[in-house]
Amino acid sequence: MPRVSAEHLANRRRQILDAAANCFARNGFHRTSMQDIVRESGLSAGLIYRYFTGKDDMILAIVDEWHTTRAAGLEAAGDPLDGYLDLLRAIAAPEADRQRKLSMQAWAETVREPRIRALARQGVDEQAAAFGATVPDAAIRVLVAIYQGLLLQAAWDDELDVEAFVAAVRSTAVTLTGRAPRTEASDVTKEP
Amino acid sequence: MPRVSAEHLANRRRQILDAAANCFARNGFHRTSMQDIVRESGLSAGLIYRYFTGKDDMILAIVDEWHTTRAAGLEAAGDPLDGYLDLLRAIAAPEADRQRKLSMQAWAETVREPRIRALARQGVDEQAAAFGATVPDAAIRVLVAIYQGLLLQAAWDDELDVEAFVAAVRSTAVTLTGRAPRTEASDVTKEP
Amino acid sequence: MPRVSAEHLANRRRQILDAAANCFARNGFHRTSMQDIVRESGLSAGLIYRYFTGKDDMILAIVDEWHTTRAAGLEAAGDPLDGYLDLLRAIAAPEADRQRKLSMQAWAETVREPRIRALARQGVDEQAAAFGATVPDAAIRVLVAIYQGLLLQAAWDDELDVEAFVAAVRSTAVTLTGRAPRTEASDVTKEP
Amino acid sequence: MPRVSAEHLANRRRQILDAAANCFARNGFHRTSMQDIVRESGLSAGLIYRYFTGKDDMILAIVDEWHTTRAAGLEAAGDPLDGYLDLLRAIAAPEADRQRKLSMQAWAETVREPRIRALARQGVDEQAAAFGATVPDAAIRVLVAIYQGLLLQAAWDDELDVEAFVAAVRSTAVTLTGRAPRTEASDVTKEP
DNA sequence: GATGAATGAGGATTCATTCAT
DNA sequence: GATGAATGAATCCTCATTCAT
Repeated sequence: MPRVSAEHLANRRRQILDAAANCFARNGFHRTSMQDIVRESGLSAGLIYRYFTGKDDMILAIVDEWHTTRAAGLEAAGDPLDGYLDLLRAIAAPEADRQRKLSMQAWAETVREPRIRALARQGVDEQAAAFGATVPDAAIRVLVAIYQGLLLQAAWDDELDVEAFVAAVRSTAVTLTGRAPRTEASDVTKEP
Repeated sequence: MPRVSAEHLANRRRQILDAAANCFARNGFHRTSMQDIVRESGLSAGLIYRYFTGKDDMILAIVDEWHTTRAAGLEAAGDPLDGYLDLLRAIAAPEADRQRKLSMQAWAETVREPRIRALARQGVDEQAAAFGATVPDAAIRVLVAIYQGLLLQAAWDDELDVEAFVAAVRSTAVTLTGRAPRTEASDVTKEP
Repeated sequence: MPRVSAEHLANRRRQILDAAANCFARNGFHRTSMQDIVRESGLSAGLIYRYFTGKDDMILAIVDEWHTTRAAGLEAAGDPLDGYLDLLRAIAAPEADRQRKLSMQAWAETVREPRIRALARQGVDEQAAAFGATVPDAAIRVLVAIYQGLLLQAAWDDELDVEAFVAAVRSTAVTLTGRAPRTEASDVTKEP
Repeated sequence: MPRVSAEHLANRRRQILDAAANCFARNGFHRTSMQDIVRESGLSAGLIYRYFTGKDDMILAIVDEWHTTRAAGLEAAGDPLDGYLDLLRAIAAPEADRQRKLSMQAWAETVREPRIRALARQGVDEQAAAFGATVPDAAIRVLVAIYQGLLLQAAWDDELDVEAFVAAVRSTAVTLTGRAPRTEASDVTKEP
């Protein structure tokens, strides 16, 4: 089955990364064996090593991908405050369950893996950049902290009242940043 | 009548837990082997198993101990808001380095270990209880989130401007809780 | 009627064998992976398996080829003693580096591969045959031993004084075989 | 079973090294799996790694031990020429079968393992030192070569006429070294 | 009580070989 | 013919845990 399309390669990579992310979210990086990933992906052990040099490489790829995704999301949002509040809702949404668990694992890895720590710090810096120089650094860091803490709390508690949380943040955020969010109304609206 | 005093037993336990905490903070739970802890503690493998049933047991003991310590600190503080702000400064202090790393590890474990997850949630609830029923739940959760995020950011960045961060939080906290902290002045004061 | 010429096939075989020999000499048979040979040859894995049934087959082919080459050289030389001394110089020459390393690998394989052991023994016998029945078997075996030992020593020591070695052997060989080499002078002459 | 005597440790090491040497001689270094050694030794995998860092470490230990043994034997012999001839007989004896096979394996390793190559060269140098400065270097190297070649030939041929070989070497050796061996008679004597 | 030697299952990774394209 | 993606058994090694001394 040689001479395979670039698309095929990309799909395979996706398939592996997806399987790995599922396993990692379920059991953590270190409780996940390569065999688990092999099983989950439906591929063979050998093939996986043609795409990644090892487990650490896969971890880094997953963290990196998430970093990129989030940065893109941030940039896409017009207003930084709106973008931030959207980010809050997104990370607390039920669909983000896997991502929350992965983030928690990644944070634990920052202790021993400089590249992951670098990405983590970069994430904070990029949020700061999104707000621009007018907002004080400390204020931004508080907002990022809120995001991080929300991620944890949503991971631990399915029934967390996200809208109330976000509403509480909004007033705070306005004070901290000196900016006003797009619309008050939209925030209050619950999902149908 | 035991051969050795209860105090001796407690000291041994302390010694083991301390060695384990050092290793865990340095390399994470899963990159730490029991042999590492044996070495660090200066005790023998067999002895350690007379105090703990295994590695998971030690992890739980460490997390539990920290939970208790923090809860005690919270209770000791007279005013809940003052207590909270002190907690922020404490967790961001250089001396708390080991604790920050341990917390990050513990958070990662919440994914797979219900007892650790339970402790994590309990931590949030206790903070809420400290503030009492007058402060809305969402507001308290935001404050806890800030604490959690600060822990992460301080772990990643030695040069984080903690006082500026705390100052930013205070104004926010006043809004959120409808309370005023004891003294404004004390917060601004840098350590000598 | 084959699609490709017999010459083409022979060239391919040569190409593969050369690549394999390079790898084997560099890292030994067992530290060389098929992938290494694939890389070195510039061909594909699948193609290599159309020429050889596997790694062992290639090892055998290389050993066999060397055996044939040496036997031919021996036959080409007119006088057996001259031929022998030429062989000594040849195996100790810098250009023979790869061959020395391959021979050492082959010798190690004689332990577990009867066909290679058979070739090794045959090499000794052929040398005996070259000298003819007049020279005692033990004497010939001593000469062969010297050849073998020189191969090793030249492999381990770039600066081995080959001419002095050969000179020492010549006097010995004359005694052992009861024959005189062609010319004393030629042996002393260094390469320009 | 803690606090074990130094003797116990030495015996264990011996046990492992013996098992490994058996396996290595039987199948070569690289066809021998650690599991083979585990089986042959009757110990567990984990224990073996308390004595050796890995397979390479065991190989080196075996080569090193042989090097030491042979050097000691050389020193023990009074007359260097007698010592040398004894060495020849010893390496060609049926009991030396395992050692011959190990040496052949070790020689193959000289290609990729500098420490083994160093030991190999050292072996040649020590033989030279045993003869002293009076005998020309080239002559000694020829004698060493004969030893090496005899090792190979005895490994390949059970029925090699060792006494005839040694007898042929003796006359040669006398010429080469300008020395006379202790007794002619003893050399001719066959083992009963 | 205390030790640390011993276990052996489990983990990550490699690699000879095949075969669909 | 030629390719190289895919396989999966086999390998080396680690490590939590036990238990004889």
